[in-house]
Amino acid sequence: MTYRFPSLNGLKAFEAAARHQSFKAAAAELGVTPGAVSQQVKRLEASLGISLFRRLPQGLLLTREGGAYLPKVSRAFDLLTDATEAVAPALNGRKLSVGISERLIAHLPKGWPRHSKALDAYIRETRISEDVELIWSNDLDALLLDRQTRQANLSEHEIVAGDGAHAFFIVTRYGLANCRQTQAIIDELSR
Amino acid sequence: MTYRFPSLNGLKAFEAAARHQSFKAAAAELGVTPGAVSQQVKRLEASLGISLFRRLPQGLLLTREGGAYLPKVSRAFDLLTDATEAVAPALNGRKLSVGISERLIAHLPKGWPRHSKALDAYIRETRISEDVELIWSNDLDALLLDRQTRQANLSEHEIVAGDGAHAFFIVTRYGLANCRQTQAIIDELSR
DNA sequence: CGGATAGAGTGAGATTTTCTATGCCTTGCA
DNA sequence: TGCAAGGCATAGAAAATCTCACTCTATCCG
Repeated sequence: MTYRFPSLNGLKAFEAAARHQSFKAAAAELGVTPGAVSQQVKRLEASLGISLFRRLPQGLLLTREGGAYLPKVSRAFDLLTDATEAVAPALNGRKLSVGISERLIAHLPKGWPRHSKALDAYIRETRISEDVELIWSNDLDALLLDRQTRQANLSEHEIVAGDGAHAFFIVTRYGLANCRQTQAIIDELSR
Repeated sequence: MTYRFPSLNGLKAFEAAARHQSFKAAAAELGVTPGAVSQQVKRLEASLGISLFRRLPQGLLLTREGGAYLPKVSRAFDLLTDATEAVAPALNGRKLSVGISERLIAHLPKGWPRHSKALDAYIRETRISEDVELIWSNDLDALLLDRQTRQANLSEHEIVAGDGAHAFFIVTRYGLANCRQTQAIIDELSR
């Protein structure tokens, strides 16, 4: 058995663009420029031999084929996400050690994370740091940053504060990207 | 909604290595060197934060986590393959135009593809060529080669002849990689 | 025991892929 | 008409990935 399908980056770009009906919005989600998304989608269309979007001056419109493709691709991504979550390193309820960017502190809820009962169950300690190396060395489980850094081979997820005034980014190994502990932090900061 | 999972190349390497229980065999399937597979898997393990294989001198052994991950990843790849097949360009039963490498002719079944009733229904014409450009320009639907060429953004699938004496490679757009017509060619050459 | 073989790991450098930066074109709207 | 937005093209920069050459360990034989 050998599987045959086009490049994942292309599929990711397509999936995000289709969901947002916009290259620009997709680019923002993926943390790249709209041009990159445009190129990825174009390559994908070429490699499939069909066109997935109609480009209108007002924006994008999925073609019939694109519309049929989207839900299936999304479903596959769901599976990968779930599978990845399931093999997360056995934390066994261990609390996380979280690094926080100096610049971020002013924008965090007052007394964070102490004031939050919810997070008490998930965070062991916080430290001032933006050093990704501490993740690789297992000194930190997660890093809260104030801007996107696009670390290779690490999950970086945007968190938009409830008031919309700030955006945070949480960096972890993929194995921890979807676990209960990480999710709790995201939920808490999203309010 | 935004999906979070590690690089597809890493997952592909893992999936193939796990299936074969060997980096070497996986490398052959993927058309790269064993070193590349080793690096991919290592990166994947690092980015998940767990180890997927135990490396023994005799070969590989999936860890518990690796064993749990494999079937789910395979399933996701299945979905992507199916989805890709389903959006294949509407051939509507159209027959394919196939390019054949000069060097290959001697190794094809005698009188191929004429003598095969099965292929009559799927092949319109064959032409001597190894020019991938003819695929991009839609002059050809598929190309039969005698060696791997690793074309970017095209599906390249190995076909091992029934007698095991020869290997062919069929190159198409991904949209045509799994369609009935292509499958018929693969089946016919595999006997 | 000694040599040959087989599979996996490493690191440097080459190659390929992907991204950014710019500028252009079209449309919609004040 | 002037301007903002969205998408597109292309060249060059940046990053990811692969190959190559070599090492290490274990196994298989004679």
